[in-house]
Amino acid sequence: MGADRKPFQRRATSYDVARAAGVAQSTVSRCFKDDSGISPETREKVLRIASEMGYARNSLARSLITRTSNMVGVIVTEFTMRNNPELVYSLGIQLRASGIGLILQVIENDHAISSILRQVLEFPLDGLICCSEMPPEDVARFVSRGIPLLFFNRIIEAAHVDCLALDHAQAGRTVARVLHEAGHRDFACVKGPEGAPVSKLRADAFRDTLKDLGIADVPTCATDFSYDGGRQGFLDLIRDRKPPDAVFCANDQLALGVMDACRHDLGLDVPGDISIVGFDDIPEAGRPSYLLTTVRQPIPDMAEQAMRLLMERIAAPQLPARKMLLTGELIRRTSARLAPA
Amino acid sequence: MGADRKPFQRRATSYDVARAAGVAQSTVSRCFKDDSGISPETREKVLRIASEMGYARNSLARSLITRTSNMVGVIVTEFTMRNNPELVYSLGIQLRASGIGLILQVIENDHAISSILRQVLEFPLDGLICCSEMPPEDVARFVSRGIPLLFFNRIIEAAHVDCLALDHAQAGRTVARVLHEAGHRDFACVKGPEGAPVSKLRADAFRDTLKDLGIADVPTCATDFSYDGGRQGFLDLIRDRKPPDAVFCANDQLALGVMDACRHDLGLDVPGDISIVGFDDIPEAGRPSYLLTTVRQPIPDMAEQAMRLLMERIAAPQLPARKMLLTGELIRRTSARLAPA
DNA sequence: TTGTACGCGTTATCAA
DNA sequence: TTGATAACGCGTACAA
Repeated sequence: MGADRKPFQRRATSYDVARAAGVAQSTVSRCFKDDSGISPETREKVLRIASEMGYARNSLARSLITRTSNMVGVIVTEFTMRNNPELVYSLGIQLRASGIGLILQVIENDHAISSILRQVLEFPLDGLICCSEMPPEDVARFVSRGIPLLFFNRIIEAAHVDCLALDHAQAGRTVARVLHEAGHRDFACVKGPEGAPVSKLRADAFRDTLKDLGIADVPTCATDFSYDGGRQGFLDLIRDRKPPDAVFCANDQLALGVMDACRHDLGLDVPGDISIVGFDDIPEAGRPSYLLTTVRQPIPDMAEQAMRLLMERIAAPQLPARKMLLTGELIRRTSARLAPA
Repeated sequence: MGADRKPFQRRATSYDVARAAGVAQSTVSRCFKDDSGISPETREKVLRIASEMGYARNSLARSLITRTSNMVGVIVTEFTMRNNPELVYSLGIQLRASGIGLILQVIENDHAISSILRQVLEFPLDGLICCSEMPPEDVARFVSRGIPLLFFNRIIEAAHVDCLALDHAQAGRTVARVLHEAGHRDFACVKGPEGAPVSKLRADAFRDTLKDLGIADVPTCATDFSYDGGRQGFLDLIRDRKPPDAVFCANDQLALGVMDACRHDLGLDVPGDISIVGFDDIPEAGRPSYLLTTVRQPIPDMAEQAMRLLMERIAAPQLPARKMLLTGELIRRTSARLAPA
């Protein structure tokens, strides 16, 4: 691929250690396993010599024969990586605690997944956590290889494939309802880019619920999933109309941008003039400058559940597909005027 | 390790494809290479059959024989992962652009590196980007294996080992100087945990420079590298004394916490009553609620340079060791009263 | 252009 | 308890 890169240097092999220790190569191999019947003296001698020679087993060769790479793949979109790194962090910690390696793939957005699939398929992963959409035919390729597959915040219907997600739609409905109950009638919605499934779920549920409540027109803008996107997007959205009295944003970064647009660009009081609700409950949302009312997505818990589901499937690949839907909690701070809980 | 995990299922091999196509296994192998002399008809037929069978090469086996795993390891501390995810993001993008995989290791802090070293050594990486300290004897193990090693924001002296870092000390001196020039005489410093090398470099340079300027007593607190740490740490620090008129924080998260402590807990005006300077220039620092004066650490650029250094060394492992020190830029916003530039 | 045969460094099997 | 030997799946000399 591209430049001609030098191979890694020769390192000591179990064969080298065996020769130095005057034993067979297979004996060396056994000394690095826990149980197998090796006399204490032999083991001690071999391990000592191995250590002196700087020998370390080659996990490539071992994986080849044991058919276990001890690696889990994690596919995340650029957005998750930048704005919700807690997920990768949590997964990293948990995998390490299980002694499993983490191969990270960052893709631009959900559509870009096909560009990395070949590379992912060529490495015999023990499992894959995918935080992106995936075409059914590609899902099938993993399944037919028997690679445990878990979708995070994406719902994919396929045999032997698990999903763990927040119930984004339900949360979107809740936000619409509580804002409406508090007397708001003039709404807007700022969502993420078209093709960001999570944003769509949240925003659609919000708008649909309002429609059921008799509010059909909800000015909406789609922008990139960022602070700047939210700030500029909202300003563009209300250029030709008067500001709404409540805005729902598909995530907290957008919401913080909208809030700053209101306060610093438009001179509006939040929540006096306008209520703002976000989604995720990122750390910044709770800080005194913002105190954003939002729906909490408990990422560390979700990461833990995801790991559990994946480990269970690795242990029992033939388990029926499981869908795990978590309920988001509305965190009431001061950025929105709400009826008492 | 731990639970008994089922191995991955059998997948089609080049041998299976060869038999189905009526050619030799080596022919199949050649069809997946770019150059090697294969007749167009054979290649087409083999690739078609391979595709039908869902065949994908096994990168484990290939790596074993080519002695190139096509994987780069990235070791980051928990702190980097949580508070400066831009680094992992940038590295992920760049590695993917080069067709190289990324094996991520998240460790608690710089001392925890020994706990993952065995696992890292067993996988024949093409290179390793380490954002943590590493004991010299462990550095030597990578070097003796010929694994290209690049330290990011850590300076390690070893033959054939590259380092890329911001000049934290110089930046710390600059901050001390500009604050002093602006007339501040009463300082405080909020730094990260003991054993966070970057924090130490920044804070020590700041304090040493002030000492040279005749200010020996700079109340300092060490706390965890976070917003909450900064906020609470600063409150604790000034419990028994009057607030200083300038605070230097070893990173932006701390600085934002200190700023909120000043404004929301202590009722101080920033920068009227107190100047605050941070470090990193994370996105939040530029937002209107904060407008933090800080030293920019150009993470995307640094990631790019790091990649370049590593790729060069992979191509030429015997290159002499290189140290690349970048100058941080002081970003003048409104959280600190400074003399005009 | 294609086939044969070997080796990468392990673990697993079987015999001793 | 240990040793010889066969896989694992691929890339690559060498021969045809």
